[in-house]
Amino acid sequence: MLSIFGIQSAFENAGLKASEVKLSRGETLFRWGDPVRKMYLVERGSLVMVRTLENGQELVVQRAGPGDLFAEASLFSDQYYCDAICGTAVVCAVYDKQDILNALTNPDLSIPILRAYSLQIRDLHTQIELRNIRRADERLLAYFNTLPVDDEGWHEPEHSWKDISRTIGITHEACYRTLAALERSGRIERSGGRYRLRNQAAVKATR
Amino acid sequence: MLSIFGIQSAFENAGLKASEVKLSRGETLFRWGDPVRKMYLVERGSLVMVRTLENGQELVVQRAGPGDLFAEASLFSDQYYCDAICGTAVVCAVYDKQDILNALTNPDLSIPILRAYSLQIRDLHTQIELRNIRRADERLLAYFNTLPVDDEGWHEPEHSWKDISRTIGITHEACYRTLAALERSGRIERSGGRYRLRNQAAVKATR
DNA sequence: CGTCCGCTTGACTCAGATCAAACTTGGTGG
DNA sequence: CCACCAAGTTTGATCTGAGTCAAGCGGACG
Repeated sequence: MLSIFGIQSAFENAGLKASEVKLSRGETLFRWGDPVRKMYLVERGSLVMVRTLENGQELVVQRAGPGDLFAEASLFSDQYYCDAICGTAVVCAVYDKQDILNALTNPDLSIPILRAYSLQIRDLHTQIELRNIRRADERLLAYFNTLPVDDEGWHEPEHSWKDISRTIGITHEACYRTLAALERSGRIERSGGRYRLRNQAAVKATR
Repeated sequence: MLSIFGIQSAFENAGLKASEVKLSRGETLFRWGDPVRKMYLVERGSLVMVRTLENGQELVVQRAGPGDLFAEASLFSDQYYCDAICGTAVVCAVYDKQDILNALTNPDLSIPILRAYSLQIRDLHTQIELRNIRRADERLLAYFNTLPVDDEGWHEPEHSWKDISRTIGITHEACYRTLAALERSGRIERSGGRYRLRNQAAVKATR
């Protein structure tokens, strides 16, 4: 999830032209094995990168929202190594991969992308770190600590809890149960969809 | 783990000068919060990036060996967000971070780094994917499938099993037990430290 | 208005964590 | 060359937290 506003303007400054694609919920942007010819910048909606294992388990590898460059790691790949599925209706700006590769000699493009990759790597490290926390409650709290809060400490959830549970690697049932338990024990506070940590009761993760 | 031989030569081609640092097992190359001034290219030995949570749990975020650019994601950070600990005696080539940043306008440097970042992102996705496999035996087999094999399908372990268990997120006891079970049930074969999958009995992961 | 999906809670089960103890191996130093 | 130490490896017994299956509610959207 390259949430770098700089990317879009960097693309423009580098003289790259975008077309647009619109998809509705459940449609696929690309599939495993498809040749990589385009790069997608999400403008509206949210997409997930999914790998389906042989035993049918579905693995969400990445999630992208508005402003994110999607499947950025495929820029140097010939094929996609996962499926891209729309979680909602989606609008993407579409750039030609080869155009981008050609334009990389321009530092005004390559450096923002490098910076974005670097952030992405850090995010992924954070995610892996989260997975090393075994207890669901501690993992969830650690996840909350990676998210932005407003002045009063409130979190505005950007994804459904079901999505979040997949992101942090627990079942949605366990997630809801854990949320309830955290609230019962006064470690978090919920109101109107938002939620807030109380008395810094958290195992902190990176960030 | 940027296992790109290209990196070192790209650094040289870009006119970057390296000094050298030697450390022995257990020493730290840098710690959480240290300012990022240098970049390290591992020449010999192996290093781990570790985050220590407040509850004392140690999390191995990354592991690097010869040829890897270490903590590459910190290139655009001011501070390190983890500790770097030598798993063995280590020799690193040391480059100045600012020199690298200045040289990024040179596409002969920026493109190899971009490519390496991109691979790194894919590796991390693979790791996260692994973590989504719940059963220890399937996770271990999936891990094996991400590793290179020789002509006859043998794996030459590069890390101790204890390290591997940490990498894939199970305890070392569970790891040894699972290995034993896999061998008993004939799904893997072990001999002289090496091991090999039998009859493709595996849940495949990315790669 | 009906269907889909996210949300929520309960009961049960089991895989893997934890604690514990012993053995092997490799390296260090006297 | 051997004693010793540290770390990895191996196996057992026990326990618990999260997965699984199941079922019901309510809001959103077409």
